[in-house]
Amino acid sequence: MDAMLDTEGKETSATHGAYRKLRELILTGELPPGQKLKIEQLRGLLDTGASPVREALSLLTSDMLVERIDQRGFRAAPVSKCNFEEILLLRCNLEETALRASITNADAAWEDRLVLRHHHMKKASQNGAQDFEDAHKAFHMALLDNSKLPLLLRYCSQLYDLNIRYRYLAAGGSSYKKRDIAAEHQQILDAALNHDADGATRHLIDHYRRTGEYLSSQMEP
Amino acid sequence: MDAMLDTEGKETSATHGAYRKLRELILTGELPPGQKLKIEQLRGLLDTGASPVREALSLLTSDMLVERIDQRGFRAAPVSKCNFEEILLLRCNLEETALRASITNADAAWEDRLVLRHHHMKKASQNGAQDFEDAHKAFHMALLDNSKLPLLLRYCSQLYDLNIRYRYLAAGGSSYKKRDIAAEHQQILDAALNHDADGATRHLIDHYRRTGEYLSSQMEP
DNA sequence: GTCTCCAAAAATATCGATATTATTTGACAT
DNA sequence: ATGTCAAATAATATCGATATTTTTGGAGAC
Repeated sequence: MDAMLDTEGKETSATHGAYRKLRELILTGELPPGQKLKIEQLRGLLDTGASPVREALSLLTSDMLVERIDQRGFRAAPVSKCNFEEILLLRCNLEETALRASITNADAAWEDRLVLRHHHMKKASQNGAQDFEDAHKAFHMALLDNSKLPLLLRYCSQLYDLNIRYRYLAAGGSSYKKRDIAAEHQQILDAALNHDADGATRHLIDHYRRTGEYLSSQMEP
Repeated sequence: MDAMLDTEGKETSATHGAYRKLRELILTGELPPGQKLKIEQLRGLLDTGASPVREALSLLTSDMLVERIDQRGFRAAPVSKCNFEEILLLRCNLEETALRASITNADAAWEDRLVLRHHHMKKASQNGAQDFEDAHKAFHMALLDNSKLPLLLRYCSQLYDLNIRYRYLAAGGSSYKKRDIAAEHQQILDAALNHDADGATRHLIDHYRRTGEYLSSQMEP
């Protein structure tokens, strides 16, 4: 259709492209919680047709980032302290399960992956915030992915994204850097490499609870 | 458009109707695992347009009942013993969390709901299998829904559906009736009404494990 | 006989237009 | 003034048609 300028060359389907962009806009808060998402408006914003936009919104519904109101369109999922606390609770529960399973299955290849992801994350912390966000998620997911439990990983990934949204909303996405998060990551990594399941899960959960308390204190009731 | 014959009168949007029907077809195994889901074919089967079918398939993707292969359409999600065992594991974990929270929040209204759902389930066991299925799910979800944790409930509901699919696939949906399932339900109900969190979760998990072992034994490696 | 490559067929993804449904606006009666 | 109802407006949901991509099938070369 267009001149097929594959300078970017990565997006195959319009639906998938719209999905990625919309997801980003909602996660970062550029499309604020509760906002009505009109098809026409988004069609312009993402310059594509109405069908891809609709499908992207349907997909985001599964990620719980968009709500569909039957016959009345879509809107960005609302936020609440209650919702945030549930996310925190579930993350602690599910990530503990996944991390323990990962350590049970530990092998050299996994340890290599961990070390590598950790290194990349440290390097990325000097680059832009977006680079760090990506590397941070990659490190956390690497901790879990040796569990070989795809459904569980999917849930963890979903909850991770829901959580990061609250970080962006509370403080523009950089507040958590002020704590000494590097040390916390190092502790988790070391425990995992030592196959110390109890220690690793304790550090991981502390890591989440600490961030959680800070964010929770910043929100209205 | 049509003569709007609202004899049925419940389905508002074509998308939602297609979603419900497709979901049913996949859960019961009428559309077997791994099967290619061609738009045209479904368009005929559900007699509606291509757009509602497409959106319904997108929604089912979130339920993990349909897989989307980029640019290559959709297919019914595959099954495997591995996948089944993960579902069982996660259900035990998540439903325990939810049930304990429900009991923590226990009040008279919840207990009434439980008794009622249990009664309806017993009554429905004399009706058709579909009626019983619905009542069975309603009872199990009632056990959990006093947790007031909507995300958790959503995951439990999803996993419940994924599990029931295996029941249909393994034995046409009626095999589990041969065990004395009524007694097991009664035990769970009684423990819940007594606010006995340990007993209730133990009975619930045994209930799942027993069904799980039976189904697992019926599957190829 | 097998492999490669190209053309034909089928299926998907996307667009533009239309019908349907919700929302707003303003006139009228109280 | 205020509340209610109806027409106008806007937005969603759906359809039919087209462009793109994948898959199929078969002709020719080695």
